Amino acid sequence: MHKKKEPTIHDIARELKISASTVSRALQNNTRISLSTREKIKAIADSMGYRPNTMASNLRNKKSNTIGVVVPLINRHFFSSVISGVEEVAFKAGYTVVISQSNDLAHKEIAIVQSMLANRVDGLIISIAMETTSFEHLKIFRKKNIPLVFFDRVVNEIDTDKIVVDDLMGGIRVTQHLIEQGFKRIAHLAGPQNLQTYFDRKKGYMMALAKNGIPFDESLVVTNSLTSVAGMEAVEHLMNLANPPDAIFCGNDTTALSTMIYLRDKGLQIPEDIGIVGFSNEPFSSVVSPSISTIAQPGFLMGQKAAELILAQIAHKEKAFTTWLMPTELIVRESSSRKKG
Amino acid sequence: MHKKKEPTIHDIARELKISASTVSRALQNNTRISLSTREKIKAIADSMGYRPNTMASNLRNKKSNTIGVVVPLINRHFFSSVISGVEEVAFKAGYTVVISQSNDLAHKEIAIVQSMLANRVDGLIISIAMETTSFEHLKIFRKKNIPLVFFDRVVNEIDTDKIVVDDLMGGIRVTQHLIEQGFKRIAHLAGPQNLQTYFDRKKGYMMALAKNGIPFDESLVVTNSLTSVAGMEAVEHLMNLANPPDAIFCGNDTTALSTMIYLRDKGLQIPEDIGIVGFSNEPFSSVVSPSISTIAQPGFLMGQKAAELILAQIAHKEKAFTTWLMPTELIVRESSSRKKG
DNA sequence: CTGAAAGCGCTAACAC
DNA sequence: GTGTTAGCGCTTTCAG
Repeated sequence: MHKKKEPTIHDIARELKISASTVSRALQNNTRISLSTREKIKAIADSMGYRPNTMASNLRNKKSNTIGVVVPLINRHFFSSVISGVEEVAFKAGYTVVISQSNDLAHKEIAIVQSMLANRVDGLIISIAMETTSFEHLKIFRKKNIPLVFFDRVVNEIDTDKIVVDDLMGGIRVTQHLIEQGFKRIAHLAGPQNLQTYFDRKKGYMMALAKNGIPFDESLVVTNSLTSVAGMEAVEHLMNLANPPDAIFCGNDTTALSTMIYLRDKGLQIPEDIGIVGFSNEPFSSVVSPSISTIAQPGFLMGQKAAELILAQIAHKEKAFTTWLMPTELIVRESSSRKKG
Repeated sequence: MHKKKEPTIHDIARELKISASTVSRALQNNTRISLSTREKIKAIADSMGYRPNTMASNLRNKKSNTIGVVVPLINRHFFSSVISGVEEVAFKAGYTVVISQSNDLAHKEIAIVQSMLANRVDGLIISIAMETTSFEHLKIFRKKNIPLVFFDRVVNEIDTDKIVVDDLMGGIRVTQHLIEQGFKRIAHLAGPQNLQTYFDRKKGYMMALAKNGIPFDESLVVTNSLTSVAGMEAVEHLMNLANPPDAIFCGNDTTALSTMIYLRDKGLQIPEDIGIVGFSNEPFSSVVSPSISTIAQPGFLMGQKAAELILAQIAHKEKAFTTWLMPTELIVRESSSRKKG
């Protein structure tokens, strides 16, 4: 069994006793070719089952029509939403999207980026691996002036377009909301402060407290990895304080959930006895009981924006770069709603 | 600002006053080139910042080293798991994965497939769009002998490797489990019967009943689209029967959840008053309360398997095709656990 | 062990 | 309007 040879423009040309360039032009709808020959050519191309060879035209045009996307893990709601958004915009613009996951490993990220470079992607959209600390493999893009967009986990020392969630505003909104619901002692379960994201959430928390004249109480902040278990340990610690909190702003939805489970087991009512909010609007946050108030991060929108920025960079390579703060949305659900309506 | 010209093998050749073919061979570690020159060439290639141009070598080799993946929606847990599995295996084998989503639209699926064909993917892995009913765009692959693997939503009339979940066995397991838990009147909320998946789940349900000597009662089966709302309507109908069920095997987790919400609002206890099981093991099924017993579908494994099959087809084009039934796993949680331990 | 030369399929000056 | 020609960067016979 042998793969049948694909027809080329030369085969079409031979068939019609014309030149390959005419065929090429006709297929691109070049008006320099008379309408009648154009149509004739297209018809026979069709009948021969001709499919343009993108590899050849890409090589000739020095353009791959491909956008690379690198995420830590494809199979995570936020990232797959972003990918989905990128794909939508890129496809409409005639671009192919190639995707790889770093598994949060620096060496895999480097290998992926090398491979995308070899494939001559027209641009790269990336959220860097947790583990990555050296950025030489990405600086190449700026050096060679290849379009590059960071999202979510960005690299400050590289000057290019960046898209980040407005975590600061998210932190402010969440805290303000809890205050408005009448909570008095609001604790915060913070994530690793070396990550901008978690740093900003905490900062927002502190700013909102300050704005409302509530003194910041260091003992109400627990900083950890924000895993499910870490959440339980944190809340246990908090509830054993002499003066425990009446609300907890959890750094993510995972800990919001584990926190709720712990508190329920202790016989506490949510939100009556203690209010809870999370962050990220994971799919589960709306379906658990009580449903979790949280901050929505616009993954799909971010993907669309990233694709638009890459396309813009591809179009005019000289443009100035910006950091885009994507708006967050407070989603009020049961876990923090004391005041009805 | 101008993109600096990338060095080519010719630049390297000129630098060393040797021929481009020698450089090409050296870079491929061809033993016909003396070790010393090989190393010299690699060293200077490195220093010049040389990166092989995959497009050129692909064109020459008539091989794209690319695998296409088409799914209805990237941003769905099952599909992103599959993609993740494909990516892992493909990357290890030196392949690039290009991904597109059909949004369940036939016309988009066709456009995507055309584009992948034009990009000369070495193989295609696809789960067809719900809307797709004509398969000419896929038959081309068999005609041209281009590797093709279906997963999840497969096309019966095309002979190639297929990977499907063992829905039949899943349906049997779920039903058997409910019977063992002591439920007597087990209803089934079925999905569209033109989709193999839902057809098999129902068939499994019927087979398990038969095996246990329980007569099949048509009135206990409701068939619909399995949306959240459809689930509520179905359960309302079932509970209004003269002789309502004491357990419901829901065709997916979404309806299992909406069903539970409806029943809880009616003051019924789950699983005490009525048992519920879902299907698919959506992420939320483990965190809702009560947690939902369900059937796990091995998305990541399916992706790995799909990639392996594509690679095998690429390696030996003459091989026979198989349909692979992926094993399901019953995950027993609170919603159906009457008997403790 | 190395080089010369042809060509993968397509495009785009440049001619006429 | 259409053809001629030269090449995109790489691989690979074929020669030596």
